[in-house]
Amino acid sequence: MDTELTPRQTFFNLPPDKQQRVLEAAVQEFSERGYQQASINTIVSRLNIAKGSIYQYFDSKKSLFLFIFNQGIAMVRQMLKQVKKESQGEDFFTRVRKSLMAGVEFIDKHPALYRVYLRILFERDSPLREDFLQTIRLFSREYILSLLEEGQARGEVRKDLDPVLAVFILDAVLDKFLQNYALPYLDPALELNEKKGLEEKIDSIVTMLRQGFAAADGI
Amino acid sequence: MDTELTPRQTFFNLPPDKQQRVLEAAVQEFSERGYQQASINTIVSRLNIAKGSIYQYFDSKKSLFLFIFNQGIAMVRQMLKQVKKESQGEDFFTRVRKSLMAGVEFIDKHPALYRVYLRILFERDSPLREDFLQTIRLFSREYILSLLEEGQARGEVRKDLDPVLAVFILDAVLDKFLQNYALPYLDPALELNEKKGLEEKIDSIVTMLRQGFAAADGI
DNA sequence: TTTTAATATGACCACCTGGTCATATTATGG
DNA sequence: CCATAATATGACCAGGTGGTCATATTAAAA
Repeated sequence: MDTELTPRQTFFNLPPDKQQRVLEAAVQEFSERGYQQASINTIVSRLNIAKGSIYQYFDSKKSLFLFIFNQGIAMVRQMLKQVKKESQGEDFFTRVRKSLMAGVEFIDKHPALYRVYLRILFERDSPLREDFLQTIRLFSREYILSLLEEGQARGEVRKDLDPVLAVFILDAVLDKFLQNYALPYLDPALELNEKKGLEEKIDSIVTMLRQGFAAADGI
Repeated sequence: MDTELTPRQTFFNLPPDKQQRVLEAAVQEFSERGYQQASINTIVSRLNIAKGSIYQYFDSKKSLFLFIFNQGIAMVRQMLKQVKKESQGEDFFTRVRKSLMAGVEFIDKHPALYRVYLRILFERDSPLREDFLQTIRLFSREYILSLLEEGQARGEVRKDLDPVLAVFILDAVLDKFLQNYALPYLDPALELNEKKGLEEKIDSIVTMLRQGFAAADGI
């Protein structure tokens, strides 16, 4: 229970490229099998190192996992911060569109890392799972909320929307879109595995959210 | 590989209440631990029957799981069919609202079964997972699509919407809402664990989808 | 009651898991 | 070259898994 949550010094003494190889192999395994089913044996075997070695780097499977996941959270956080900064002053719906596209880009860069997140979402026994999810949820919601409030202040967004529910809808659509992008088999009809037409689909989705589903006169 | 996918005759010879007890215990275990981590040992131990017995009823863990999941799919299918029938002729947005409320009711009646579905969503190694998900996805999408098309024909829904993307948005919001209802810790701010105010929240969400996020003049 | 068929049982099997540790190998610095 | 510290190694451990099967128990038929 009182395992260290950070790698051991030995890990940091490793040549940087070996550090990276180790982390990549672990991310790969966690993304393929989830936390519980991920096998230390498989990881070390793929790395061609002895089993004992990985326990020189990390105290436990849990500690290895936590280090990876924390790194991932930090990366997402930084990414959102940058999108927000770069789009400052732009229209609300443009910012939503850009946030979605940034998410797509993130998954392109770190597909396995994103799949680890998807795994943990519904795996009851990942360590500190609820803490992690609340952390992610919290800053994801707060990010969207801040965009929304700026949009309302600028008069681009209806002011009578319940912020919690509006954020819920946006978050749901964004999150599901990225899930489908990462795992295209979830909804083959969307054809999100095809790069072509991706931006147009994002545009359409944001437009629908903007103007709603109800028929205006004569449409 | 060539295991039977149905229970053995012995299972059907069992008194109906024992059949149900066995299935309930299995659903419970699968919902708590997912497919791979679910333990036959735990199931038989909770049922106070010998391990060998459950292998008189089912050929394998896989066969037990498949039987349960197929049953669940059939139940959802029937539920949606009924909602569609009962709401025939009503306004599109009313039908969406009623579908969502039917989903909430379903989860109230079969919470563990719904959690099994959530587990399978992101567990790569559940048997026939992709087949199941495609089946579920397909009839879920087709259900929403049929409502949408009727709504467009009646002039209640914009006719310039891309059906695939419109269905995606509706499906995303409905699915996420039910996920959050089943697992309230996912987004505590929604307070979906409180029965009070649930209908109002559903109303608000449907209203937002209807009229969109963009500010009309003076709002 | 006797025979036969159906069902229940749990010790047992091979296999895999995360983790340990005494030992071997390599690097470092005097 | 030697001594010491750091790192790498893999046989080994206890504990869990899905699944089997000879045997015991119960039910049905004769």
